[in-house]
Amino acid sequence: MAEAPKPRKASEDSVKLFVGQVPKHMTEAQLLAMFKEFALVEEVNIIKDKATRASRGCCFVICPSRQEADKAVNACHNKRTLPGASSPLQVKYADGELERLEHKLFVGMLPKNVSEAEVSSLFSKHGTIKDLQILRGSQQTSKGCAFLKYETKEQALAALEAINGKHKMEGSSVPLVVKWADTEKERQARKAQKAQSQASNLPSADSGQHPSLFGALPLSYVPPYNGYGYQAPGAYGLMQYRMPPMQSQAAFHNMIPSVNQGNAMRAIAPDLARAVAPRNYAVPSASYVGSAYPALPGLQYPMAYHGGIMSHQPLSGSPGSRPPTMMTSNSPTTSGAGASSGGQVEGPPGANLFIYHIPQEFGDHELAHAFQEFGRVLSAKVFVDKATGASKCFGFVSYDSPASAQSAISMMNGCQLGGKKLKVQLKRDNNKQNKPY
DNA sequence: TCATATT
Repeated sequence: MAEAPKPRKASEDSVKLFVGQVPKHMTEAQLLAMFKEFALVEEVNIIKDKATRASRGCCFVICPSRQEADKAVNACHNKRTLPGASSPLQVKYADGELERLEHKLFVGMLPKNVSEAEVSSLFSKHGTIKDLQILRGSQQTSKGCAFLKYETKEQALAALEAINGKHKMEGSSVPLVVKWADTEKERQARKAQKAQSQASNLPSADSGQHPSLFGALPLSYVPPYNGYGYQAPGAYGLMQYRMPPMQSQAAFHNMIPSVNQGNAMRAIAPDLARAVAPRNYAVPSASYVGSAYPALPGLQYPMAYHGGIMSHQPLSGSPGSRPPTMMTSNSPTTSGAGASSGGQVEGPPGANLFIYHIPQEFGDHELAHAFQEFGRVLSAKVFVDKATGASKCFGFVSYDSPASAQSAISMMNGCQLGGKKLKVQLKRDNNKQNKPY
């Protein structure tokens, strides 16, 4: 029972949790004390805005084990609301944690006729297989790849090193590819990228011709995704367009050895591999980009609010008076207005609208513009799909007075804008119980 | 069809 207190070091067993709905004024010490009521916690790190160092309203919590992490999740997620927050704590495994803990492997270049049993017998030499699944299409036909979980990371690593690029299955001329399975985030990055290349309206005679290649090849051609938002597409999607099929395949095969090397490195020293891999792949792809793509499609123009919103002040008596603060964005040019970092500005109760059927092409700015004639718009936000950047066609507009909101509802609800009729109603009330002054 | 966020 006497357990020596472990040094506070993020070990391999430690689990990182992401926590949302953290009031921005809370300190790491306060959060640590709070979470310690429910689980062993090694560390709390508030996530801060890079530029301003202000809290972004979320943090990481490091627990010494999965068991402790689960305790924190079960006790807190959606269960407690911190004073000052508008909704309950969001507590979940940080991006990539689950994948890391599950030590899940991807196996590629499997001959299509190989069965689970055959894969299993090969891989069980290196450990106990907990889960194995060959990916199959509609007719149960193999996609030539599989996911596989061992009981321990050591076993997975042993299999990866022994088999990747070295073992050919009977009747196959190419060796198996074994790599760590992509994280959810990497998958999303790839999805977004795919959507992006398909959205670009190039003549695409070559698009979508090599689905099996996508399934079977090691997927880390796509540079590991750093941070979030939209990044330059990796090699994949663009090369599909840039190169004739034969050349394209040759290039892929040529890249396999270096990819394998990258994966081996990741197994040994993940950070090093991550630092190195993107360089290798980004360089060749960049030249393709430069030759044919004038600019990356799909990027929203940078936040640009001022003109439309602030110049139009129907309720403002004197033009010389300080304009209403438009705090939707963190525009660096907003001077001394105390723009809140990150959050949407909400108006008083009854002054906030929920709007549906916003035309697809509308961004925040267009939304604000469409609603500015009814009052002072404090903020306007169109929601976009995180992966594709496409509008979800709904959003919020906040005024500084309920009368403006009512006026907007009566004028704009049911109004045909673009193809569809707008639905404009009061935003659902988020019970803000405690507002300190 | 009613809110984000991942050092």
